[in-house]
Parts: sequence; C-alpha cells; structure tokens
Amino acid sequence: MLDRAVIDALFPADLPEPEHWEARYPPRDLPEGAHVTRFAPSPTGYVHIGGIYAAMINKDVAGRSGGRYVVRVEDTDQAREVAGAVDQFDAAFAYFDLQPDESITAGGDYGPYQQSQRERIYLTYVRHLLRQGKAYLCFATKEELADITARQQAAKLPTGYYGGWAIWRDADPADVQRKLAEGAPYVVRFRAPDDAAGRRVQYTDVIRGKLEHEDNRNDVVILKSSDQSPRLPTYHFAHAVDDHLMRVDLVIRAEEWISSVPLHRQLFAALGHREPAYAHIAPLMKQIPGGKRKLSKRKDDEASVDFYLQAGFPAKAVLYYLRGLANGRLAELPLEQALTEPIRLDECGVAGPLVDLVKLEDISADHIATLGDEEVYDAVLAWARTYDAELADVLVAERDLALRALGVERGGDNPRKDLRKWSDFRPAYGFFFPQMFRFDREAFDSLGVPAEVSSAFLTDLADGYDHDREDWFGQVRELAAKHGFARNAKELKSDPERFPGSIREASQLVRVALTGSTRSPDLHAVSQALGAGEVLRRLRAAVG
RNA sequence: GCCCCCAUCGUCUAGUGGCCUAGGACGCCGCCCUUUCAAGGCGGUAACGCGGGUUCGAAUCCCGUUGGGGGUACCA
Repeated sequence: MLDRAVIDALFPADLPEPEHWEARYPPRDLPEGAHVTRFAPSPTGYVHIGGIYAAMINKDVAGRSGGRYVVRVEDTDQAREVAGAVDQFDAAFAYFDLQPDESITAGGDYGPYQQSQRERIYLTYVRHLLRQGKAYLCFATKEELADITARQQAAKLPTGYYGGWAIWRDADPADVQRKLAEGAPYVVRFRAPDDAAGRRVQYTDVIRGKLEHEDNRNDVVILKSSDQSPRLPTYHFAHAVDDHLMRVDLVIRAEEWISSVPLHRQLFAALGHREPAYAHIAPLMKQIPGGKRKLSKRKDDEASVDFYLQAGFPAKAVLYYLRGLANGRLAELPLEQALTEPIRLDECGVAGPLVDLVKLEDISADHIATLGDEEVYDAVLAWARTYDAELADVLVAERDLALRALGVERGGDNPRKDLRKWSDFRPAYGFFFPQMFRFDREAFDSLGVPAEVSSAFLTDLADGYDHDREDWFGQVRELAAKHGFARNAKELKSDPERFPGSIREASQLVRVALTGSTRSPDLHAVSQALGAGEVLRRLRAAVG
C-alpha cells in the first residue's frame, strides 16, 4: 500500500474529508415511507422515449410517497457529450409535465446536479478509499488491457481485471512511485474484496424479487485517467457517491444495470454508505423481422422524444400509453383516471414491451376526440408554431374558420376521430382554408363521370345554389337525378350503361370540388363552415 | 467465451395448482348503419415456445432445452 503522504500529494491540499460532505448534505427530513428517486440521463443527444418512461415512473413513485424526485445529469463522458442536450431534457420534461423537484434548472439543496461539477466530491471519496487500501492506482495501458482480455477469452475464462490478471493490484509501492515520477497517466481502481471470487450474492429487487449473481470480482475503474481535467468518476462510483449524498433511497433504473448490482453493493459497503433499494424496469423494445430488440437511439426514429413532439402526439396520450405499459391495470382505466392512479412498482412487467405506434395513435385519437374545439385549436397552433410555420400563420389569421372547421362533426356522443396527432390537422382540415385548399383534378377525374356531365351538374348546382336551404343535401340529390345519376348504388349496378354514376359519384364530385379530396366530413357541415361565397367559388373552379 | 434477465393471441396483458372450453384491450376480418370518409353497433380470427417431471389435477411448481434481451469499456 502507498504511503498516505504519497496518496495525499495526488489531491488538492484543501480537499475536504468525507465528514464535510456528509454535513453539507444531511439526511433529508421526510415523512415516514417517503422515497427519494432520481432519473440520471447522460447528455449524449435527445431524450430517449425510454428515458421519459423511466422519468415518469421515478417521479410518480417519489411524488406519491411524499418524497423527492431529482434529475441528475451524468456528463462524465465528455467525448460523447452533445451541446444543448440539457435544454432538450428540460423541454421534453416540460412537455410531458415531468418536471423534477430538484435539478440543474430547478435547483435544490443537494446539488450540483451535474456530475462534471462534482469533481471535488468524488476526489474526496477516491482519496478516502485509497488511504484505506480499498482502491489503488493502475497504470495499465490500453494494449495491456486488450491483451489480458484476449488471453482470458482464449482460455474461456471470465474477462476482466481481477485477481492475478490485475497487474497493478498488488504492485510494489516503489514501482508505483517510479511511474508517478515519470508522469505516467493512471486511473484509480476499486479493490474488489479478496474473497469475492466464486462467491454468490443475493438481493431483492423491488420489481423482480430475489435475484442471485456471482459476486463482482473485477477491480473496476472508479476514477478516470489522470491526464484529463476535470477528474471524473465512472458511472458506478458516481452512483455510490451521488445517490448516497443526494439521499436517494430507491433507485429505479433500466434492466441493463442488473448485472452491476453486486459491484454497486461492494462500492456502497466500501464507502460505508447505506445501499438503496433497487427496482429494475424492463426496457422498451421494437419489433424487427424475426424478433425484437431494445429501441435504439441510432436506428429508430420512434426512440426519440423528438419523434413524438414532431408528430404532435398530445402529452397526455403518450403518458397514458406509457403508464399502461408500466402497469397493465392502468391501460384498462379511462385516461384521466389512469393519469392520476399510482404506478405500482410490484406491478411493473419484467419482459420488455414493444412500442406499438398503432395503439398509441388509437389512444391519441380517442383522447383528442374528447377535447373541445378551442382546446384542439390551441394545441394545434402551439404545435404548428414550431413544426409548421405556414399552418400557424393561417390558424392565427383564420381563427374563426378554424374553430368552425373543428366544430364539424366533433363534440356530441359520436365525435369524428380523424385527428390522431397534431400533424394530422393539415391533411384532414387544411382544405377549409382558402390559403391551403388545392383542387385535385386527378381525384375529380378518377370518379369516372364524363366531363360534360360533371360540368353541367356542378354548374347547375352553383347557379341555383341555396346555401341556407333546410334540406341542404336535397338540392344535390335533385340535381343528381336531373343530370341522370342513379338514385343509389344498387340501381347503378343493375344497369351501369344507363347512368353516368350514382348519387355516390355525384356526391363525390361535390366533395372533391369543395374539399379537394374524396374523404372529408359531412358535406353540409363543410359548406356551412366554408360560407356561401367560398362554396360557389370552389364549385365554379371545379368546372374549370 | 463468461455472467445475468425474460418467455400467454400479431401487440399490451389477465391469470399466483381446480373458477381456463385461457378473459380483456388494440389490430385484423366480416356484417349493419350510410350521400363519402371516419366514428359507432354486432360478430369473428387468434396464444400458454418445446421436452421431461411433481400432482388426482399445471398456463400456473421443478428440471432441461430453445428462443429473445442485457452485461462483460477510462458509455451511461
């Protein structure tokens, strides 16, 4: 073991002792049974939808218990850091109403909430471990490490830096000092307990129950290379320091961390910190040909929160869907109720669910159908301001028209469900606005009605158009008959040669003329929203 | 290679030894309604991965196997 003086010389002279930080971050004064949870994203890009999922569960469990929910940014990997990521986190949390009780922006008594600013805290504990011989300096090079791994693989041994393979674990202090004098860069490794090899450990996961593992025997790196500044810890060590000092007592995180639990427990024990309870949630998956895999930031658009924001899925619909994934019970409840019911950890599934966008759209359409016209208008406008500027301008200029359009067949017992997300507004309702209306000649011609018949029919309709007629559709019906259309599809079918089409085709001519599409809400309602002038203009334009 | 997690209709799931002829929701298919498109109503399709045990009895317990997922980094 190195002399204390040698160890201390490695650190700033004014570095506090652990007691200082203990006093600075005292145990929280919280009611019995309250939990402190956290979400710890790394700023390597946009937020993953799985992150929203985890954040939602963390926040719900903490809030429900009367505890605290904190967001801590894990920016210890400077090489992978993406600028602006933290702001994106905040924007995503705001959209989904998942604001933390404590974070970089929200503040709090247990900060800083960004690991790159906690260097001195980590150094205190690294020095503490070093002085006790529970950690040591390692000068192994990349090449040496790769060589160790290769030899272990060849011998079918577990890979890692442990036991006899750990070349600096029991190095002669003189050799260490010589390296130090040379200025060779080093990392600090945790000294796994000597009796760890072959030992099995058990712990109880809040979601999965009893879990058993081989104990950790790797001397993992806890402090990254000395040739970097600031000196930052690895995830594992930061977890053992930060979650203790932030007084987090319930760690809810993704399943990929299960294998690290034995290590984490050793770290907590070595530091003399009380270990938190763990709850490992199943990762969100994606269907791929022949199976499924974890949603990947790189490969899958729908892994990104941006995807949901851009498409304009209402936050509540996404939350409702996610809650249903976490607790199946909630999926059976009405949305508003599911949003307020607690998420229970012991009801969380252990198998990774597939993200089903079709289901999400269904949920979302149902939800939007319950919204009032003004609510939809406001939401579409808010969405359009960042994702469709042209639409936003039109919405502002034509507020009344927009509201009338949204009023068509919405509300009541059987509302239209043609909006699954805000980006559906333009294709579904855009035609209402003269600025965005495009007559579709191709759709018009594809109806198969001879041009002279359709022209005569629509001209006739326009000439005698009665906008306020009580039986509005009656005039379409009458003129269709006058121009030789069959009264119904059956009649047309009985003698196809005799008619230019049926009342269906006649209706569709009017529909395409007025809406530019063969699909639209009720024609009478559309005409009323449009106004007589616009109806006539479109009728005549279709005639050409 | 080594370690770990998981396994019911296409999807999310209910199911904790007899209530299971395996239930619900979404999707899908069909029919009804209808001037179109949605919506809605009604009906239907569809699953316990496989092999051994234990038991009077297993989707449920045990073992094995297969399949999927994850870890094994100075990424988190």
